[in-house]
Amino acid sequence: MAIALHNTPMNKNVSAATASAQAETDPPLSKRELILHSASELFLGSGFEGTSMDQVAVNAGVSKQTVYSHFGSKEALFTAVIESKCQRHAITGDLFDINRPVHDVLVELAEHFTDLILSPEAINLHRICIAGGEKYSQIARLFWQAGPSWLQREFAGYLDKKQADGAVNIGNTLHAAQQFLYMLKGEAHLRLLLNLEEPVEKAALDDYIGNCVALFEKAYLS
Amino acid sequence: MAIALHNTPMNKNVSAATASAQAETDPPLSKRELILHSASELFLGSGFEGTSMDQVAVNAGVSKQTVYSHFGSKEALFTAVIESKCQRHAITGDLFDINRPVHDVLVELAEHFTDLILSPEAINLHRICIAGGEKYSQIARLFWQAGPSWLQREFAGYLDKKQADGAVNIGNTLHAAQQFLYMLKGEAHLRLLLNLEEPVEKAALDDYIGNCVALFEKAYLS
DNA sequence: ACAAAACTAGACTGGACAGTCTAGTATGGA
DNA sequence: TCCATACTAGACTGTCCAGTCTAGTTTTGT
Repeated sequence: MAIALHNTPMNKNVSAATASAQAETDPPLSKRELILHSASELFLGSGFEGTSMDQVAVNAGVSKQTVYSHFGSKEALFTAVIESKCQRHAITGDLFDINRPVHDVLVELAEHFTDLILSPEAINLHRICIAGGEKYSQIARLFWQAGPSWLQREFAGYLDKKQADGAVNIGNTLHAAQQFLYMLKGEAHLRLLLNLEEPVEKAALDDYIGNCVALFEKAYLS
Repeated sequence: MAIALHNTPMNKNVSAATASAQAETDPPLSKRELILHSASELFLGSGFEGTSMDQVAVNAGVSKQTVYSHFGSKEALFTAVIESKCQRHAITGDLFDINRPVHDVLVELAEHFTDLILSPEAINLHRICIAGGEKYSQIARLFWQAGPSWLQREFAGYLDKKQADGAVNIGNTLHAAQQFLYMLKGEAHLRLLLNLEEPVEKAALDDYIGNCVALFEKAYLS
């Protein structure tokens, strides 16, 4: 679940853990990684405008000049952060194993998918990509391709194969995949994006998810 | 369709149309309205941080001091703008007429709903409410109640009545309403929010909408 | 041991912008 | 006619911040 981190160590490691809460991890992080971590927290938490380069430097336990020598500008740093967050998700290919029964796949997909997209990190990333707007449209595109677009295709591919087996009966498998995924995303996701208190409770969410699987099966299972 | 404007004329009218593109409308707008219009454009187009009070003043054809005498601060102006945009939608109650057949209501709802939420103004409003984050959580709440929450309830209420008639067979009508609405929102909406080029084409969208109605009916119609 | 490269602390520049202040100009009611 | 209110133009203050510069310190490879 959550989102995998990009790892491109381009610099030697650094001896002392100068950073804030760097609790004796085995390989001490390079300055570059410290900065990237710090910037991730801040950008995802407060957005692009809401984060200053001084904060990034202090939070990383590093001088401002060092930040600029690793990442030429605020925009470059921002882009690097978002790219690092957009690395492929943990929903791996073995979920869509052609040999598994449709029901099992739907249930597991529904659970993993909701776990993934409701995680605070994913919500923040989503928020940032939406707020980007005109500027940084390439960031939104990155997110789009690594996230929604990729999963839809994977799922639709699975449905195609099951259709060939005669296990399901679907007019347009891509549409079906979209219907299922967007239906699941629904309420809980929007509430988190909007930062409403009263998020959907776990029990209610599970109930809703169950209903979605049932709806899908009733309409599309052969 | 789109979103209705708030009208609270609290000031006398003004003789000349000082504003930018004020094409000879019948009742000349009060300064307050000019400012509100100007601020709407700018806030919705460039966000809160991306808009300066000087821009608002110039764009409204009004002095900065006048802006401040009508709206005490930038935040107050922002709140006023969002509130004015969150006035009830044009999806009116007569859509959910208990005497109409379910199929007709679904089709009409689907069309009006997608029209509404895909309009540039609605997309911008949505974007702003999401970007708000911690701050302005009351704005997100406003949007939530006037928008998604309200429509869900209306639709679920209609389904309840149809259930009593025996026209549909649904376990949880609120969940069903959510499923239908979020499914419809899906792809096209997300692409616009993310500002991707290649929006969904009209024909593809209509096709998708048709599939959603069909899915819903196959699973829930008695 | 030495030089190059990485890093630090902090001062500094320049621009953007919220909000205030001043001084003066229309306007409309009493 | 006079006064209060709304308005205008624009200067001004204080703050925040991206990005640069300086001068000195540490690290690292050879």
